[in-house]
Amino acid sequence: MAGHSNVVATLREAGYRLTPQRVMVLQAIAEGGGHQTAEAIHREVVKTYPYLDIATVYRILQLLKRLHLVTEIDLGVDSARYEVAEPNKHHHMVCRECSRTFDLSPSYLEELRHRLVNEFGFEPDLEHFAIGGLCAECSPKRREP
Amino acid sequence: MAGHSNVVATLREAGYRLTPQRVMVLQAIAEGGGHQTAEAIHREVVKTYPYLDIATVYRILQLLKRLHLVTEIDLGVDSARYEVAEPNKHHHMVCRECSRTFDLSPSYLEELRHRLVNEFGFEPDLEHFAIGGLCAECSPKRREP
DNA sequence: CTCGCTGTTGCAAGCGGTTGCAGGAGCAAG
DNA sequence: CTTGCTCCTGCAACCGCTTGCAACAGCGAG
Repeated sequence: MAGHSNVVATLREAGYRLTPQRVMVLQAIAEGGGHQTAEAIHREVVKTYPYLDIATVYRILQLLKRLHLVTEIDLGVDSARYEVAEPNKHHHMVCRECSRTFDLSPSYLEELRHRLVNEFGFEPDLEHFAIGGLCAECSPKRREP
Repeated sequence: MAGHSNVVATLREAGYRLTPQRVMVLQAIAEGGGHQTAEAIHREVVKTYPYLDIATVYRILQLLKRLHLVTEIDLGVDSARYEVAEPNKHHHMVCRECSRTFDLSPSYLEELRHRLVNEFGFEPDLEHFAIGGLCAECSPKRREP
């Protein structure tokens, strides 16, 4: 992947070591595509390196999260999921009935963010934002709200 | 407390039994005032009834949540907290540094809710909404070490 | 190259919360 | 009051995730 050297540089600059475990976890996240659970990442890596501990996976994910290389999406339901961080991040709407997730452009949250900053001095953390609810297909009422 | 007969009626109507454990948990929530953790509720009830199991507390809290008698606030950090459901409920901003919580009027989320409903048909579940971030006092712009 | 500091890992215990199960208790009928 | 159907509770095991600790290994110095 093209992003690897980038990740390595970020690690080194922050004073972290490049270990095989970290490389393997990063590979698994990159190859897995969409949102993955920590356990899925662990299961993938263990195929080729059976000694990797699940605790190490969680520690690596926390590290990558701190360096803004991955984002954590905690849907409340199910386990937390992880994906590679992108500059123009989208957020998530999660249906509580069918568990499907829908992408949400960051622009939808800009107005809210501005009001919180201006009126409370509160800087919301919108990197891993997910909101639950009922999607259009699962909505019990097709009439006016 | 005034609300008790109301709660009892709601339980009975839905076909649930009124047990001493449920009464004690409800008392603890009502008397505790603000947002409480399940463990705090358990600790309070155990003072007068030492056999109450923490699992029972969680099951009662899930039941009360299902009946919309209490709301769960999962801040991500710390444990989940519970409070009595109010018609005009507020939301929460949670500082990731000092863990303090700040109330947020529902009006701040109305615009977002409208857009999600109108543009996606997605009805967001805003009963237990909490958003993380940095509060004014913990903002790094204020003081540089 | 070797050495050694110190960040990192594997292991196992621990924590908050959930679940399966058998016995116990609320509530209604008689 | 007694009976009995179910729901509910206490217990213990379990799950996802975190943490304490001793041993290991990356990587810069010499």
